[in-house]
Amino acid sequence: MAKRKPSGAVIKRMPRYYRLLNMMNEKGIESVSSSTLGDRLGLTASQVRQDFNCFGGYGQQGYGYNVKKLLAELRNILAIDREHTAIIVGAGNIGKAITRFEGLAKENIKILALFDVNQEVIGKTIADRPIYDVSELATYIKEHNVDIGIIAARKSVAQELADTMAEAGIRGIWNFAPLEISSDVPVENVHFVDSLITLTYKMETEDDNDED
Amino acid sequence: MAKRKPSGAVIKRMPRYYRLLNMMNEKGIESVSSSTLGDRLGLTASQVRQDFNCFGGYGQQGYGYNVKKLLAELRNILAIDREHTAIIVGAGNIGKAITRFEGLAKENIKILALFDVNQEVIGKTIADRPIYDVSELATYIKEHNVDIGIIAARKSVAQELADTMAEAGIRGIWNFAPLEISSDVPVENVHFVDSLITLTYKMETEDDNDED
DNA sequence: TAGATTGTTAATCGATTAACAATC
DNA sequence: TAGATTGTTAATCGATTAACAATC
Repeated sequence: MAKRKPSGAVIKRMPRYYRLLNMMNEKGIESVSSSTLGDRLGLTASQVRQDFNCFGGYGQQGYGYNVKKLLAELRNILAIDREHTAIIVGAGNIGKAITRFEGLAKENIKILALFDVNQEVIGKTIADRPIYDVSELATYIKEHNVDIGIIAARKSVAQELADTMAEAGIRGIWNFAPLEISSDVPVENVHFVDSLITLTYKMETEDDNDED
Repeated sequence: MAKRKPSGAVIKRMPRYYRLLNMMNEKGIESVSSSTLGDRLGLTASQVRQDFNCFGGYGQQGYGYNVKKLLAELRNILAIDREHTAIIVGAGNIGKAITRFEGLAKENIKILALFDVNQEVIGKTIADRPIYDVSELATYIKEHNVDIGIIAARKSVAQELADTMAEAGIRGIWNFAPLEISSDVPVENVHFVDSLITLTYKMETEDDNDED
């Protein structure tokens, strides 16, 4: 019985809870309190409880949260208990790294194929996934019912690719190109250069080091 | 003359302004108003002006902001007008992709070397950067005055690596391992699986599509 | 000058924190 | 039962938005 509609800030915290709970589960921890969870993630116990209560009451007074049960709830909320298929456009450094990264399979993401413009790589495979000509992109998406389109191409073609994908029926876009994509379907960006620049900012702005 | 101390939310927006301004500059656009900037990034004009005024008054009434001047200010604020040196721990898929990615050089980030535990890659190079044994990490950092430590290794060793780096005098950590790193130096995380999971959440939660 | 757009103060909105009754 | 910890309401805090005088 969800109460407040989860805000963007809440949603961004869910994967962090999920990651932490997974580690706790691997260590054999059976239950955890909101205050422990908060301590580990730099949040207040109150905030942790508020966050979970956006989706439902998963805890138990005097006991806390059952790790396995909460994990199952989070998997369901985050939709990673179901399989999602994906294709990657761009078989360069980033496309290759994503394809070879085993972590995606753990979250039920299945990479089906890659697409590129470079004739030298078209026809080859990366980690057993075929690389097709990008001209076949729309047809492939329609025929294979692809859920997620991953953009690992140059920024000059990224918006155009997003449009093609959305039109072909893709349901979400994961964008690695350094620009703002606009689309009717949900878009998540991995702007890692932004992240690095944020780091240099922090490094040069440090005044009060909070020792830990 | 800075007014309000920039909050985390403000800082996260600065690289987005920087990216957009760069594109505008490449297109030869000379000046831009806060409302145009806001439109392109999904922010209000008010917010854009508030953001910049955390750092200083870079605009001009009746004219807006000079693109080149604002870019220079942002480069200075974000500290990317100065060179930063970096090393990468982990010469796997992610380490390789970062090393080969040309975008970092544009922001004055210079990757000096990589480190790994795998004897088969130690001694080889990636894009002309040497791969050393991770046992030499602390010595190398001390001798070469490295600014940034990039963690592209397994999560089980990530915290330990961060500790070693910080102790050896690194000034900031860019972490790709899927866990929360704690350190005395600033840490920026690229949790791209979190991002993907956020996408699957959004995909399955879509109720009102806001057409654009 | 008239028009445009900033810098900045005040108002609003939303998110975080505190508090506590409910209950395991 | 006593202790612990949740779910939830109310209070606080901070960030976003609105408004407008200043000025190019």
